[in-house]
Amino acid sequence: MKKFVLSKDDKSAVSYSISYENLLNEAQFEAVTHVDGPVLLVAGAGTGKTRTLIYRVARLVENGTDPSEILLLTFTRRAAHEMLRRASHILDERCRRVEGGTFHHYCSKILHRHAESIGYPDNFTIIDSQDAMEAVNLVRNRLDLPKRKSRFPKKSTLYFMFSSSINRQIPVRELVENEYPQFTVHIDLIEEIYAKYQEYKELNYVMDFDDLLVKTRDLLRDNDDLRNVIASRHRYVMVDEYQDTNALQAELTSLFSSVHHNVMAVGDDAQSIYSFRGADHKNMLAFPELFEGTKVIKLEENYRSTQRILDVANRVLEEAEEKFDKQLYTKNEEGDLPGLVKAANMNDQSRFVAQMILNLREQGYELSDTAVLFRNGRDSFDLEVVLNNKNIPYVKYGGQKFTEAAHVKDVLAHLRVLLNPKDLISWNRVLMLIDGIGPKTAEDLFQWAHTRGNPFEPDRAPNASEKYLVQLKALSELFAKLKKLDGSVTEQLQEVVSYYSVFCRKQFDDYPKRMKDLETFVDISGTYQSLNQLIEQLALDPIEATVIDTEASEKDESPLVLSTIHSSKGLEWRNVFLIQCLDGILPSGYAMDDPRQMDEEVRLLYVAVTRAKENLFITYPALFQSRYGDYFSQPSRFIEDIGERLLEPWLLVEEHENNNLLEE
DNA sequence: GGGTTGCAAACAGAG
DNA sequence: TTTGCAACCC
Repeated sequence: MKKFVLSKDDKSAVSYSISYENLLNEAQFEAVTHVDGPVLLVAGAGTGKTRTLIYRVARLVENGTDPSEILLLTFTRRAAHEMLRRASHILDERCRRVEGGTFHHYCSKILHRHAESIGYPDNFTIIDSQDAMEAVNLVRNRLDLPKRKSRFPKKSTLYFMFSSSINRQIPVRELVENEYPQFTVHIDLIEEIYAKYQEYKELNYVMDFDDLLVKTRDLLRDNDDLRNVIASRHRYVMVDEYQDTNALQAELTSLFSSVHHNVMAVGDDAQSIYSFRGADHKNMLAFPELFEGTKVIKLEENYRSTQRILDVANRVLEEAEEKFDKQLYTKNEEGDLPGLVKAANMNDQSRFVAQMILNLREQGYELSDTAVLFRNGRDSFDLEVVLNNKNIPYVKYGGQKFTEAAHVKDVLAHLRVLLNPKDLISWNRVLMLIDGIGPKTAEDLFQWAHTRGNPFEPDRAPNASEKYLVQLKALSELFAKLKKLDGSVTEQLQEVVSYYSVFCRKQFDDYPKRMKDLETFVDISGTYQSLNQLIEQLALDPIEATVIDTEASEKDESPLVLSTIHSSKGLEWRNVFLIQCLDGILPSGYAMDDPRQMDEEVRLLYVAVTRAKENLFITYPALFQSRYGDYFSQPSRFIEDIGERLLEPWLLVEEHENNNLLEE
């Protein structure tokens, strides 16, 4: 018999349309050309981690991998889109077919497809954290609470406990005992509320964000056949921002890649800033233990920033208790010394930022080359007023979302009810708009309507009071109309907005602005194919509050960016202003009694600083103005002793005292 | 007396 | 802007 030896298909025989060697440095190239087996890519800020991921996608596709066999998990949907857009740009449109999004997105997709396996109908709806807290509140109020003996956790604390317990995989009891000793006396009640909350969600066909992860994990863990089917599709799994994943997401990563074992995690432990969501940067260190045979690749050369910006960044990291084995370096030019700007008060700080941005624009920078970063969403309010006065267009990332505003939630509640009539929280919202209906009547109406079988005619309730019967009738008519309009999201939304306008006027002083928001919302709703899709997308990917404003105004100039530091992760700008850099804000006052949280505040400052490519200004006001009085404030303890050699002090001087606006 | 509404205090970060 | 609580209404 003759033997013929089949040789392995030689990858080098593929001729690539991209010259990877020339476009990447050695470590990047190694990561990009890695094919089989687990890899941990430890990539410092600005070292080209996104670039590496994009080129790896392109490379795998060029190798002949079907794009849909690549699973790319990112921190936001925006990040996923941006990466695939860039990958398509360097290679071709095939890259758009890569599977991906956030963990929550992808899990939601799986769950909708296999809803029946977990005892849910496929029209289950996703509730955001506000609604989840309402549900916790609801089940809490059904129990007899201890009356004023000792303090009981409020709904947001309860929800936070439950969520931490899940994301960090620690039992509620243990978590309360260790981290909330003041509530240990109520431990049995807390556990009971937790159980009732789980029950509530199952009975009402809703899932919170954590359920998306947990139920997917359970589904794959307990159903080997299904796990095999799903994991077989993922020849390559890539997880971005791995330092901000939690225990549950690590488990999911392992399940997703359990057939082919080709998983690449990318992250930077020095940029871990999401521990409040249960993330643990030690996940990164644990990666090689979880995935046997992991190859570790490090990216250390920074391409983003000037050396002087990196000097500040490196110095900031020294403030952390837990040391990092990390010194960023670059071959970029030295650049200007970053500035430390002390303003007399908040408004001077805003004026400085606005004027400096205009100066930079005159020097040839686009507005969108500049970002203003801050610790809390509200820290930019004063600046926003100044920018509006000066007609400087901006977008704001982070902070209050459009979909979280009360008037938008009200409108959406009507649609949610239509989609999932068992969604009690939304029903309550809808019914309680009506005069004379509070939480109790709302729930009674809900119970009555559901035992009777037609929830959309609450006006038929036998014991409904005259006082609100007329309004209940109007509500029933609205639902009748909405059902007729089935299939046309825009028309349905328009109908709800018309119905709602009366309530909007009654409820809010600034109803003209709110109604305008809603009209814009109607205008852009055409992009959603179905009601289901609209509700789901808005929950998983809420619209930034300013997107609506920007949509309404002319977009003739790409706008300035305002962003919380958290939302600035992964992004970069030529000029960065970090404002309100005050002790008590960054670091946050909440973090001060916990060294681990304080370290995270250091990393937060590190993330802010490393967003800058060319110019960095850190500003703070000497006078902190809050609603309840002004007081003198101190600059952040992390920057106070950085020293003038690294951070140049700036003094603001008024024009009439000296002809220059700014003196150095 | 239960339920609703008006009032006084606290206030992060995000999928 | 939201959350728990007290006064107020049916």
